[in-house]
Amino acid sequence: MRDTSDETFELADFLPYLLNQAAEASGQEFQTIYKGRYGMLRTEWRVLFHLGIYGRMTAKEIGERAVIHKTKVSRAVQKLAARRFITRERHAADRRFEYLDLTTAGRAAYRDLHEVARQYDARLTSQFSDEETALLRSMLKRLAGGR
Amino acid sequence: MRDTSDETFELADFLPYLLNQAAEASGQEFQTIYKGRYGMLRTEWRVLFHLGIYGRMTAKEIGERAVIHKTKVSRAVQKLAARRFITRERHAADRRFEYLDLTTAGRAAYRDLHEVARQYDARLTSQFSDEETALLRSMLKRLAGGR
DNA sequence: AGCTAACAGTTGAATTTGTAACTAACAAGG
DNA sequence: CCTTGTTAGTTACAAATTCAACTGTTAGCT
Repeated sequence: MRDTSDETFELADFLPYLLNQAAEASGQEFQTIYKGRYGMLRTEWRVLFHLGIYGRMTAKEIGERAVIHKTKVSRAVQKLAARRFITRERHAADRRFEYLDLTTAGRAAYRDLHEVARQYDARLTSQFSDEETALLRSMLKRLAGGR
Repeated sequence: MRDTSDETFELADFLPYLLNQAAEASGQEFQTIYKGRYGMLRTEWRVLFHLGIYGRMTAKEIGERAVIHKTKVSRAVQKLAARRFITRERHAADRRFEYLDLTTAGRAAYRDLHEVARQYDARLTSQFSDEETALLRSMLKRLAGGR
């Protein structure tokens, strides 16, 4: 039984582990803001952002773009609608689809959180050079894409 | 009311979001292996790896190193002990501490998963140059460190 | 029209996680 | 010794997530 393992391969070098640690650490502070300010869960601010950035769309589209399971999206939509952050409207021609839109309150919350996110992102990346940051983003996108 | 937002700042550029997408996508395949092969949860393979790499230690030390809450560690330790992957031994001098060790079966599972992780990591990073990969890891470590 | 399959979204039960309170063990000052 | 405080780890309960089955709707075939 040959030992093929590279002695230098540690847990802290395992990319999925590292990515997870970085994601959790970097998301922590932002979480306290959207949770504290609006009582939102992660899926909820994501749905909010999707509607704020891309405009009217269905739950299915959001789930596909963000790779979130439909039951999670469904429950996030219910909470956001209950809090009057979004409206739901059945598509007349095909009543299976439900189009989601931000209300005025939802748009205000989105703008607020978007600005927080922008500043927070700027602070996170300020420790790196622009080239490093650009490379990081492109590598992460490749890893996220799974293609 | 001035609009301070940079029009190009999208959800897909927000670092915590990107990190999360990359972490989830990259962890997916490895998850099916440790889950399918050993019925383990994420915290469980992490505990297993900590003991495999660093040797005998307490639940508290594992929690500190991996930034996992003590209740999660506690439950992972219980499951791993129930499956005879680890042994638990009270420290004689201070009976609050409990030292954890891998059993033979635990060591075998660790070696197996370690090798899978090593190969998987190599495959993930093969799409980047060595310099890019090194930079990615160092940036992720900085982001994870929270310092 | 009538049947079957596919689709968008929802719901319920089981699993997992988070929060807070808890037990057991030790330490240090009086 | 005997409080008071701290520490390692556990447990109970609530909240969130997952998985599978479900409803209502449309499309395509015959």
